[in-house]
Formats: sequence, C-alpha cells, structure tokens
Amino acid sequence: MSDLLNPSLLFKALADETRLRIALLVSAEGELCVCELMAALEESQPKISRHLALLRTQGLLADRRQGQWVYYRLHPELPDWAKHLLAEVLAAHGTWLEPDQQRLREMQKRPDRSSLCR
Amino acid sequence: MSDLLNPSLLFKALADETRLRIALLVSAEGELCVCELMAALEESQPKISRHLALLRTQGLLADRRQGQWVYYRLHPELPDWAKHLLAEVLAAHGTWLEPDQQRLREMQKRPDRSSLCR
DNA sequence: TCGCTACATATGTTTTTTCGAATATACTAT
DNA sequence: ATAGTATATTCGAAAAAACATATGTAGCGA
Repeated sequence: MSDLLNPSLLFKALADETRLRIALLVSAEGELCVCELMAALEESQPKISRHLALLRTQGLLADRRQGQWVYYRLHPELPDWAKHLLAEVLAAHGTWLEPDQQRLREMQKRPDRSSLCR
Repeated sequence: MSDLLNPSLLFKALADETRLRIALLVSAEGELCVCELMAALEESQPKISRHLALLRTQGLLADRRQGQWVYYRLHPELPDWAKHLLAEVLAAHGTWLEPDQQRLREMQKRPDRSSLCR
C-alpha cells in the first residue's frame, strides 16, 4: 500500500519549482486550498491545479473537499523518509518561502476552515 | 561560496534516475571513477559522463584525476542539509542500489585507488 | 432554475531534457 | 611518435515536461 512513492518519483515531483513551493508551503502551513496557493505563489489557477494533480497522483498530497473549496495536505501515509526530507529542506531554506507566506497572510477573503460544513 | 545549490537545483539534479543512482552510489561508496559507474549502472560512457558533468557543475560532486582515472566524490562543501537528505534516502531505500553495488563488486580489473600516483 | 465561485482537465504549442553517435582530450606505455 | 585506454564534449534528433487557453464540473445561494 505504501511504497509506490520511491525516491526517484519523489525527486521528479519536486524538481519543478512550482511543485516544490507548493509541497513546502503545504508542509509548513498544514493545509491549504487551491485559491490560497494561487495567491501565495501568484500563479494561474490551471497551473496550480495541474501541479497539484501531479503531486496528488504521486501520493505526495491528499485532498479533501469542504464546500466549494478543496484543501490539500501532506498525504497522511507519506513515508517518514519523505516527511523528514521535506522538513530538512524547510529547516535549512525556509526563508525561501517567506515571500509566498507573506502573500498568504495578506490574502483577502481567505477561506475560514474553522467553520465546518454541515 | 556555499549556497549556489538551493533546494530547487538539488531536486532537479536528482530528478533523473541515472543521476540519482550516481549520487547515491557515490554517497554510499565514498569515491568512484567513471568506469566503475559505467559498470555499476550498465550505461554508456557518454551518458555517465554527461550526467556527471551536470552533478559536478551544480556543486553536488567533486572530481579528482589520478592517472588515467577520474574519481568522483560528494563535494566536500556540500551543505549539511543536502548530505542529510542523501543519507536519509540511502537509509530508507538503500536496497534500491543493491543491483548496482553487486555489479560493482563483480567488476573485473577495477582500478586500485590504493596505489597512489608518483 | 440561474448565476456565481472554486476547481479540474483537455488540447495544441513551445520549451526543456535526454539521448546516441561522433569526435576530442588526457594520460600511459611502447 | 604511436597506439591504447579513460574520460569529456559536441550535435542533431527524439522524447518529455510545462505552458496558456479554452472548456468542463461541482457546490452554493437566489
């Protein structure tokens, strides 16, 4: 069930800068929806969605829909070595994400995940 | 002097399977020459050399010539986060390299780096 | 139902990467 | 000098990846 994600596939998934920023941002922030990623990365919706689809089909991210929004998080069954790897990069180069995180904080009408659907 | 190698460049460098095998093998074995890598990976000489050139220019590997052979090792100034990353992958998926390491052990006329040049 | 917002995917094109084959360079031994 | 071995690089073709644009789908509120 687990090791579909081998190192080669992981490195390919993270070799694109947009996907790397997405993976690290999600790793740092916990959970983000598509519109938040669009705002943080300043990229078009299809571009973000396309890269998210790749990260999802490779088993790196998991998604859940809540109302109109789809939230992405690190896949709960992501192997430890992969989690550690992301954590290592984040610890050493977290500053690289700061512009993205800044835009995230400044985002208007950011969806509020605390109000659960019913 | 150090951080020319950012995470994005590292992941791109390791996104190719040939380069990933080279980097992990060198990381595991310490130092290998081109002909040893050819034997271990069963790939053509130009293909190995081309990928080595990429890993070298990106600062991942360092080379030294001894006689007719050129030995490659992890670059001594490779940042710690990058070393840890390789070690993490090696620890979790070292078995992936076993066929390569087996061929390395079975290699005939393997250059003897203990006989230093004079 | 309609209109709106959020997100996903298909299509055709452009850019990037990888490759094999050929050639060039560096060293060793004769 | 010549030949042989080890390694590097160039070049054009083929394959893969990324892109923008257009379109499709799903949920929400009126």
